[in-house]
Amino acid sequence: MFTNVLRYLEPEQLKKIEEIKFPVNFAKGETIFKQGAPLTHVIVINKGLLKVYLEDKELHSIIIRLIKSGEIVGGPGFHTDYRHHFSLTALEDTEAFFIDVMQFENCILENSTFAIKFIAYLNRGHIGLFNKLRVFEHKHMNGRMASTLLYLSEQIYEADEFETELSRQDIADMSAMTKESSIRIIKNFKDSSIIECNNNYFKLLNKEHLINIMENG
Amino acid sequence: MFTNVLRYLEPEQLKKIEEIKFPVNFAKGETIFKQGAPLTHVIVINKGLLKVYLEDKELHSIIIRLIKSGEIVGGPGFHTDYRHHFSLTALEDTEAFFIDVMQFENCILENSTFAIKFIAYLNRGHIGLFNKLRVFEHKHMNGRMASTLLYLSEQIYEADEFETELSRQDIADMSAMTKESSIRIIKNFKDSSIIECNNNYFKLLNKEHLINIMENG
DNA sequence: AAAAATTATTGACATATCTCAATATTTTTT
DNA sequence: AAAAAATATTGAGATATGTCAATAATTTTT
Repeated sequence: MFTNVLRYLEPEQLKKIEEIKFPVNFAKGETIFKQGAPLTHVIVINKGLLKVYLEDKELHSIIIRLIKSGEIVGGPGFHTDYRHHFSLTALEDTEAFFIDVMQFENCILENSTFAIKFIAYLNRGHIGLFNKLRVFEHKHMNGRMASTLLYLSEQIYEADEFETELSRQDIADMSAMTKESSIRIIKNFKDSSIIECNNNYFKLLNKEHLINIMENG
Repeated sequence: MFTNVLRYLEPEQLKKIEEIKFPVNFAKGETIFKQGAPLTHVIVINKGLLKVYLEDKELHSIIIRLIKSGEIVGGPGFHTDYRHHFSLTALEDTEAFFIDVMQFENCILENSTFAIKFIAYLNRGHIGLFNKLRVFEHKHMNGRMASTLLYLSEQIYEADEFETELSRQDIADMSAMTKESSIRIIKNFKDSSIIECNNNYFKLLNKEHLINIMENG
């Protein structure tokens, strides 16, 4: 049973999707698709954790968000240019199902309730991007890092302490700064007893303080 | 006749929308809606120019894009929280039509081709936001300003020279910098004969150079 | 037409953040 | 287990950009 927008499909549609979907596995570090590549399938993540990121001419990349198991990944190439506009890479070993994008389109055409639910899903993504833009533009580094740590704790690992596969560079790419800066700020937060951190282990000790830094600093 | 996504409606649907829509006029500087306010209507711009911007706790605002006549404005509050997630203000005197959002929803439910076209419209917006994020994050000020000037010339005024109602603060808010910085960079571009500029008159003299600045620095 | 208010411009200065380079640590490969 | 590679850490220095304050130019109001 799907936990994402596909759960709004009619039983016959669901059966059809179940029939045509096929599994693909990815090891940690492997890329599911690259920005610019053709968009041929919608992908459902059965297990794993992935990063969605924008690349530009330079080496630099911006991690927009992470994708957890259960989530569906389409992309704004759907019904525009049928290209991927971001890259998707596995942070942990990942099991994915591929669904032909034309079959997905049929579901929308045949089922207007599903179409509306899909629009709602797109809009939630849009709201997320607005928030990302706000955070990236208006906060100093401390605020951006606080925002990233709270995101990881609340949205991704759903715990105050967690062990992550994200590198310091990844954390920096989520926070719009260099890896050196991310390291320095994590150290500052540690020294101020706002967090505990050893290598890939993080524990948020003072969430109120982090929220305050995110909002005011 | 609509030039936006509404042109894909069936004749009877179009008739219905024409019946229920009502006009509202706004003077330069007036706000159509504010971020946080309830989303009750979809708006079609008949005449004018508007700025779409994000606000945050502080004074600061980020202009995401401009809206020209013919365009439709909904917002990601549709089928999520029914709130506006950005503010919309007239830069020029504006004529708008308001369409009840529930009637708009009916159009999607009744007409799956329209639903798909609306999804395509949302996705183009999503791609635009990705590009904005990329520009905001990776360019130095010169690159961001070049990007803004090219956007105004190519997407908005559709001419190499134009007279704008945008203030220096607006141009700064489109380019993720302070107004002082925007003034300094415009001056630099003038001194380098890349543009001509007197008050609100702009002329792009060397587009290739601007594109180069946008892409490489 | 004068006064007031807003917006634009310039300069001096402060500082947050990046860059680069050296070293340390951890992970992967042999 | 040793060697190699990748990632993380720290420090010193450079610089792009923001802040603040003073002045100039427009625009709006009276």
